[in-house]
Amino acid sequence: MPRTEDVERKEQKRRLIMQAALKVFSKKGYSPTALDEIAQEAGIAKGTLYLYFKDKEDLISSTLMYVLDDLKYRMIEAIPENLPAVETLERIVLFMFQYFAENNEFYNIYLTILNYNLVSNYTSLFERMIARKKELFDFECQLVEEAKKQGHIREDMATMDIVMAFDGIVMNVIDQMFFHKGDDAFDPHKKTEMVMQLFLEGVGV
Amino acid sequence: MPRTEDVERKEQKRRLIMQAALKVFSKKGYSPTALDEIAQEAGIAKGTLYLYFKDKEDLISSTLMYVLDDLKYRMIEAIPENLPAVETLERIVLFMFQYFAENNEFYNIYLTILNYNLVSNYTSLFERMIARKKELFDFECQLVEEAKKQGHIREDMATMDIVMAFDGIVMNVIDQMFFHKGDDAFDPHKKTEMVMQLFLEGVGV
Amino acid sequence: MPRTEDVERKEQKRRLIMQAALKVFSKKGYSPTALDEIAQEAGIAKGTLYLYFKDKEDLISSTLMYVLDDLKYRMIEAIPENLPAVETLERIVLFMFQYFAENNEFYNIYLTILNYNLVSNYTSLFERMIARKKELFDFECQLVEEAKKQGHIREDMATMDIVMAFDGIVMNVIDQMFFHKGDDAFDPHKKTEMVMQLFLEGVGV
Amino acid sequence: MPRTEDVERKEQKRRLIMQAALKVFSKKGYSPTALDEIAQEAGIAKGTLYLYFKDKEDLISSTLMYVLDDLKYRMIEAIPENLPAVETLERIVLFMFQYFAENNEFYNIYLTILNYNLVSNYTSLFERMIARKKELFDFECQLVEEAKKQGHIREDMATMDIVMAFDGIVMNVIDQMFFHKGDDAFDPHKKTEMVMQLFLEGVGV
DNA sequence: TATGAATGAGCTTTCATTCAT
DNA sequence: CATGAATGAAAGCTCATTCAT
Repeated sequence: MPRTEDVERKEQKRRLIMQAALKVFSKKGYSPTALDEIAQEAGIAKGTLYLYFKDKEDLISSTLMYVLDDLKYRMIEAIPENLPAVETLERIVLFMFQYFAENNEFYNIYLTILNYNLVSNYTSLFERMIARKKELFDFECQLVEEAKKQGHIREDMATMDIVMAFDGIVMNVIDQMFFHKGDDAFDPHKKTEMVMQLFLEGVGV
Repeated sequence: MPRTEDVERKEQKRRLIMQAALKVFSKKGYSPTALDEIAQEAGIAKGTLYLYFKDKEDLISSTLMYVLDDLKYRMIEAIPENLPAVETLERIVLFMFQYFAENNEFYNIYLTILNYNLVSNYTSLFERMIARKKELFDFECQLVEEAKKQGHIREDMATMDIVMAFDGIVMNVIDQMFFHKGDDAFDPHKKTEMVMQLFLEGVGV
Repeated sequence: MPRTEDVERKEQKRRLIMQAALKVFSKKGYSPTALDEIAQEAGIAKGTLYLYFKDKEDLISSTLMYVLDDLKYRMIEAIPENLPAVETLERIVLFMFQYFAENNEFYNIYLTILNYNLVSNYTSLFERMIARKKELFDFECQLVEEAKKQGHIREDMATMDIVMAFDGIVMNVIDQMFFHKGDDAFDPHKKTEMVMQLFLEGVGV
Repeated sequence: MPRTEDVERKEQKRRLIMQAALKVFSKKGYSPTALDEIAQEAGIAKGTLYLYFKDKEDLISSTLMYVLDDLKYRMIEAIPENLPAVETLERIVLFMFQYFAENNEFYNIYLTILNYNLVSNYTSLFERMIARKKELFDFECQLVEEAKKQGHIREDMATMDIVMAFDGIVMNVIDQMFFHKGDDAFDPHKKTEMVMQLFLEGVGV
């Protein structure tokens, strides 16, 4: 009974399907995507999907979780520990730019999450997804607090407001990157530098 | 042949329908919304929709245009001319906060636009929508350039980057407002002050 | 607003569909019947079924109720009031033989009810159906009690047992009628006479 | 080559599967039962079913045959030979009551046969099933004829009609037993006595 | 102009059957 | 022999769109 092997193979196939799902969902959104297309993209029969996922809802939820897990895992890998808090924030920006620049689809699916919010009636899986999103937010809050203590960020401003602004700037830059894709080459390092400068110094004279 | 009256009446009914559509689309998103629901919300028969709109696609597109037009119209009304550029930017922030706080649905439909991006295959109507979005962007760019000349905004930073950050901050604050709705009362004036301070001075020490 | 007409027309179409459903369900049973077939039999599109019935379950339930209502209605019409109880019982037998002989399909659907018992998880509609069935049973019990008082049926035997036997004989004769259909002509009057004789006198010497 | 052993083992497993099938089919009916459930009930893999039965149709047919064979076998065992015909009939009644009271599932599957009638397109297996049913009928006919000769049953009534009534009474009593299960304890001996009395003496005064 | 009954293409989901292991 | 992953045909159901009234 080579059970561990079987489990592993099954998990691998699940991933294969989720990658196909990611591709299609991110191109067309949730509702307009037919499971036929995902099956075709994955090179399997439609019925096979149901051996790995309970239903369409489960498939998108799992896929979203998969993306967020991947994002988190790679972020942890990409960012060294024990950096000064502000530098860690800078690394986050850089990482996000690089990650989404390379994973076109991940950003679209990220937007899908937002819209999915409307559709879904708060499944437990959806709540887990929100939790993942909040994790990053909380981590950034911690960093900002640390940076305040270290004298790098002003203390007369609510931490949550700061993080909100930070996330807003980063996400909008990524958004524009996709929207105007092709205009110029998008240089993650330069953009990061710009964002941090803007974020720390402000645009005022 | 009282043509003008007829045209006006027709236009009025179109608006009535679009308001119903706005309500339903913003609650459920595009695909999951059945035209039945919109017809019911508008108090008309399903077939009647097709007298005013070519198809479902046309209905959502028109509704989105309607929303953006309304936004633009009210913004023009709300913001006095001949203010210093930076103050105009501040008025924009305040207006956006007030507008979306009052028009819950308009924000959701705004997100729908993003996702709609995925759905639609770049209809001409969709492009008009994008154009509307760009109008505001361009206006803000002008303001920033003016503010640079007036010595209120630093000149060593690309105007587009500045506007991008500005929009990102504003939109994210609104996003959080809806996400955490109910937490505290959302005070548009205070939030505006905070955003402008953050935007102009930065968060660094 | 000719509402009554509309309601009537709608009711008429419902009946039309139920008659088609009756035909197909009685031929193939519940599960194996595809709604496509019923739609085709009724000469309408599949989707139209859903304008008149909530789902497949509702369609069979309604059809069964329709059959039982029809049976009841016709039985009431066919059997004169104020007959001696035993004669009324005889009329019931005759009616059942004639009714099912003419309405081939009604018997098969009647059997479907039995099997439906297994499938269904006791919907409220199903319970109403059972209630209909019990009505006839109760009526027969009343008749037997009356006949006892009138000195036509022995009093040393439980009424329910008598009715049970009565129904058993009648239904089995009908069953055989369909099973051996074609053998000889089935003569309802003669069979009725036989059944009553057997029922009243027994087969013993 | 221990062939006989193998054959026996195979036969034993067939029976195991049929018992599982009996359980599930009798609970849910033919079509709604998934082979998955039967495999699970039997503790084997789905594919294994196909090593013992050609297809689903073959499985139900074989199971039904198995039930009827079992019924027949046990009846033969339960009923002594050389009894007076009328007493043999009484023994049949008693046996049926006891058998079905103990084998709840067998009655439900018996009903399934009826409905199966509708489903099946008269497979040869189905015909064999009918033949089994007819065997009992014929046996009862013989008994009645004998009883007539022995002066226990009147001769002015068609044998087939008598048997039909007999079966009808018996089956309906069993039917009621299941339908009102739980009401009172069902006493096979008392019920048998009642049925025979009613059958022989009739209900008339 | 307005209606809403009717349509049927297209969706999600199930499940009998097959076959490589 | 036994398995259970994979298949894909077929089912129930939805809904954008049409059209007779």
